[in-house]
Formats: sequence, structure tokens, C-alpha cells
Amino acid sequence: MRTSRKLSTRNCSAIPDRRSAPLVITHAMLDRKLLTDAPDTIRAMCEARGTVVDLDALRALNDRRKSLQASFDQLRNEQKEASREIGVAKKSGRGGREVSELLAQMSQIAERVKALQNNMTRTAEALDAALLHVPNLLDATTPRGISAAENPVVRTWGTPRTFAFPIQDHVTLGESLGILDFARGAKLAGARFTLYRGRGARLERALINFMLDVQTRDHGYTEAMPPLLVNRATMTGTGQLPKFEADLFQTTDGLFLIPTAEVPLTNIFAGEILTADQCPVRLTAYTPCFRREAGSYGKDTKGLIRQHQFNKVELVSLTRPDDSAAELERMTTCAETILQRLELPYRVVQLCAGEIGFSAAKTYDLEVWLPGQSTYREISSCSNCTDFQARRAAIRFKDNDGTLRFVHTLNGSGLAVGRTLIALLENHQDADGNVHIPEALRPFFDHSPLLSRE
RNA sequence: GGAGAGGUGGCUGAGUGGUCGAAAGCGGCGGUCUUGAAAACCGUUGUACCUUUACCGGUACCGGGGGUUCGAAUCCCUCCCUCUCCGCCA
Repeated sequence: MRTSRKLSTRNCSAIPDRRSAPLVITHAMLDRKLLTDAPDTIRAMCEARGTVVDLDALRALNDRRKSLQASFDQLRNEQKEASREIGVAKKSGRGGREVSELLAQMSQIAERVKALQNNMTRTAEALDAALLHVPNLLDATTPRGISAAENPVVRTWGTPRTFAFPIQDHVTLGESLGILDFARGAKLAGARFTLYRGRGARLERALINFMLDVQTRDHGYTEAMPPLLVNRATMTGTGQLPKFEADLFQTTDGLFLIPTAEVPLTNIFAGEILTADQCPVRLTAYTPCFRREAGSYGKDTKGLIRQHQFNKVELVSLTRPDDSAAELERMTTCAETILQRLELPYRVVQLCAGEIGFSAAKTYDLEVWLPGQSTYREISSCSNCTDFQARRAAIRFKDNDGTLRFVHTLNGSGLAVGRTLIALLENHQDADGNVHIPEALRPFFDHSPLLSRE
């Protein structure tokens, strides 16, 4: 998921999380050791992303945490030894004055232990809270740049069609075909909600089935149907929280609607340890996705492009660290297959440092050609999140030599269904306002070659 | 929503407030034996953090958080989760 960088970070929830998952230990993004071992790497990453992080404050906090822990450990050791003596003395029937003297001293130490522990815990919490706002390190191949204009084009597939007639955009096409009803969607729920009808609803379902079949049968992904509402710990695991709360829909009892299936799929193994031969784990799921789209007022207000609720087939992989680079290439290819079989021209761009998402180290976007806009638009985003999410969600595997290591997590759309429907309508329209159904999709669409007004 | 029972290491399952990171069994790993394997026997077997080049050592963790106590897996409060029964419901 690509999360907007423009979002405010204000905390808009006063609702306590009554459903935190006890199993999951949430770690900060970075190995805290990086603060002392490789501060320059972090500094360079922040600069490239255009993120402001007070690294010195983080380091100071970490040093403080360490020294507090050292004092606490030592004092606690004293306390434990003394308590042991008391126990032994009482048991052996000695006691009396000796014990009561010890007890007097001990109550003081107990006070100090309590205070130290409090201090230590609060410092560690402050550090972790701060670290949760630090984005992932960047892959060496992620290019510099601050805007979409600086995303290099990796490859292009297909050639945009030249039309011998005046073309219509998907809004006009969808309405005249009677398959998309924007007005009634708005009546039911508000702006950025659309009602699909008849063959439109059928076409969306055909696309979902087509995509799932390709990803499971041809590409070996295992299908899942995850919860669409998840708790705070799950949202934190993949990096949506704490920083991007404003972009999420929340229920009154502290759950969140998923903005992408990446969230539940990646967190399936939160807090767990995989065996080396379980990797790579490859999962796919069709789910609706819910996004508040805060901060995108006025953008793509017409049509299906940017909705509060949209359908997506998601791909997620958990791999061993050495395999994640190749897995990203593979995953991107798996997403591209869909566009190719649907005969939709597209290009692959790599996101530059300023455009890449919070959790990602390297991202390829697939951009499909939209004749209605005469431009390429994002239809899939495939990211290697390296160990960033694995750290947060505590997803590890046992390597062959027995050591525990964090997995690498990857996610990609395979594809965004609504946008695929847009591309299909606009690219495959004819002069009469009908839409040609590509060969590969027909088995999922009653074998119809054409979508026309009923 | 109401009533009840529980949450302990990879799993099963003990644990009287005092040397319990935690019995026992299973599983895993290593070894002996065997042509090989099984069985048997012996040994070993959690994670994180701090210190250390390393060894050693220390601390924390028995669902989460808080409290009582010199000392908590054990007592108290609270939250979460699981299970059973009742009610409601697709």
C-alpha cells in the first residue's frame, strides 16, 4: 500500500484499543542498534524521503534507556539476593532482629526499584513510539527524486490504441451502458461511493474471479479470506499505524476497516516463527478496501478512480531475506500477467525515494493506459518491505543453522479491480459505445464477447 | 446480552508467596548401539534486553496492564482472548 505522505499525523482517536493482540510484541522499525551503529544510513534515508526525524533525540533516548536498564538490572539483582536470604533465614528459624533489620533496608530498595522500573519503562516506550514513526530504509536501487515525474520507467508493454472515433471516458461509458450509477452511490453513502449494476456488477465479479484464478492456479498463491476489520496491533504491524490513522475508517469499538488486504495477510504470521522450508509463503486474497482519502480533496472526484471503498486482489509474500529481491520481480510479473491477458497497455515505473511508501524499501508501480485521460494511471503497486513489517509484527523464521531471523515481507496488487474495470471500458470501447471483452476474461463473463446496453 | 470454566515453554500438562525460567511427558537436536533403520539408553533443548571482541555474567518474560509484599507463575483489581450452556441472529 502506498500511503500518502501528506497526511496529518494528529491522533484522532480517543478510543482505547480493547482488542490488542497479546501475542504480538510490537518492535520498532529499526533494529535499535542502527541508531548507534549506522546513524548515517538513517540520516541519508530520511533526507532522500523528505522525512524529518530528530535522530539525535532518538539516540539520546536510546542511551538513556540503556543506562536505566543497567541500573535497574543491578539494583534488582541486589533485591533478589536479599529476598532470597530473608527466605532462607525465615525457614531456618533464625529471624528475629536480623530479619527485621534486613526488611527495613529492603523496603527502601523496593521503592527505588519501583521508581527505576517506571522510569525505564517510560523511556523505552517513548523510544519505541518515536521509532514507529521512522520509515523503512531504502533499497540501494531506489532512485533519488521527490515527485512522480522522477519515477523512472522500467519497461512498457503494449501500444495505446488509436481511435478512429471520439472516445468516451469510463464515467460516460459506464452511465450510458447502465452499469455504473454514481448518483445513487452518492445518495446511499456519499461522495466516492459507486453503485454497480447489472452487467457492471457482473463484470467486476468476473475480474475478481479471473485474477484469483490466475494468481492461485498459474502463480501458486494460496487464496485467503481474511477479516476486513482488524485491531490496532495488526494495523501497526504493517505500518498503517500510528502514523496514518487519519486515512483509516474506524469502528466505535476500536477496530479498523482494512485499507488493503496486505494488512491482514501480512499479519497472519505475526508473533510466529516459520521454518525455513515454509518460505516463501505466498498468499492472495480478494477483499474490499476502505480508505478515507483524507488529504485528497478535489483529486479524481469524478468516476471510479478514487473511491472510499474499492475491490482489490492482493498478493503477499513472506520470504527469506536473500530471496526478497527476486520475489519482488516475480510478484511484479504476476501482476503484469493480468494486464497482458486483458490486453491492456501499461508501463512499469520504479518509485523514487520521495514517492515510495512508508514501509517499502523498493516499489514498482504498474500504470495502465487510460484513453479517457490520455495518461498512464497506477493500477498496482508492488513493494519489498524487507524486514520492516516483520520487525513490527515479529514475524521470524528459523534458519537452517538454527538462528532466528526476521522474514522479508512483500505485497502487491494483482490488481485493483475498479481501476481494471475502468481500463477495460476505456481501452476496449467501440464506436457504438459497446465494450469488447478480451478473450481471457470471457470464461468468467458468460462467454460474452461484448458488453452492450441491455 | 446472561451464567460458568479456563489462559503456564514447540505441544500436553504440574506448580504450597521464598534459591521457579519453571516438574514430568511428548516433540526437536546431538551421541552410543546397528549393515541401515526402529527400539533402547545417555546428553541437550525458550525468547528478548544489558554488559562483553568472545567466554562468563546480569535482568525481564507463566495472556496484557496495574496493585499488595523484602520477595508473585502463585494473592487482589482490571482488560483481552478461548471454551461450555442460555438468549438473539445471517
